[in-house]
Amino acid sequence: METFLKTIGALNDETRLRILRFIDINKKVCVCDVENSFDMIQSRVSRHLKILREGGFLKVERIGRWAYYSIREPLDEFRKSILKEMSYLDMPVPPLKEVCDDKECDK
Amino acid sequence: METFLKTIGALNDETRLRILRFIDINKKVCVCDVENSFDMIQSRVSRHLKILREGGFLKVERIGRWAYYSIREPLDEFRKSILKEMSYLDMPVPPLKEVCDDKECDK
DNA sequence: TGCATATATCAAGATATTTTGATAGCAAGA
DNA sequence: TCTTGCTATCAAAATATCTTGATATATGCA
Repeated sequence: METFLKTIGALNDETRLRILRFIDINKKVCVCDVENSFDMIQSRVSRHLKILREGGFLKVERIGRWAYYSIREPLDEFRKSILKEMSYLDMPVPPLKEVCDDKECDK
Repeated sequence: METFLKTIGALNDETRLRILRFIDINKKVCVCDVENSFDMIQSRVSRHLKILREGGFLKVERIGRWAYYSIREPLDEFRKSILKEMSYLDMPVPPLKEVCDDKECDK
């Protein structure tokens, strides 16, 4: 119940839905990618990513100064079905804008 | 997106999850059944039922003075999968306590 | 070491949601 | 019609969540 509510709660925000879909599309992004692509301040992005991670949707991988977020693998069937349902939605998702510094972009 | 958020929002509350599961189990209940079974005041129950209905999970049928709530039929695959997921949860759902007045209980 | 960049966290204010108590509408029966 | 019981809605207070700006931590480079 606790876990289920965290999962649902993570989805209960338009900004987070857009970020989650953005990551589902772009596979692996760092905080500043989201920051730049959505034109949002860093603390806001960081908070939403944390909630999505705690909701079981994202995993984080720290490389150097960067934190790369991507869809958690393996993902259970329920969360998969949610991502699939989200893919049908008419949702405004911005294109990836990578302008972070000397990041190695060989993702 | 609008609709999706309403669906998710309807689930984003422990009380509503319990009421929804209660109705999933008991099939057809009136507001006072929920009131009595959960020991909650009427306005609170009424509000949660409304949100679950607007979230696409419930339908209401008015017979006499009573309003009977049940799972919406037909239910789409996505909401069905949510109800199924909920059935696995360890959730405190009270037994049905019918004490409303002269209600015809031939449901 | 000292500085710059990327990320996380915190506190405060702005918003949104939930709960309660009061009230209103409506159907059924006396 | 008058009264009673069931349900819906509203306003206010209590809670929770989101946004912002400030600060902290950590990495990498000069």
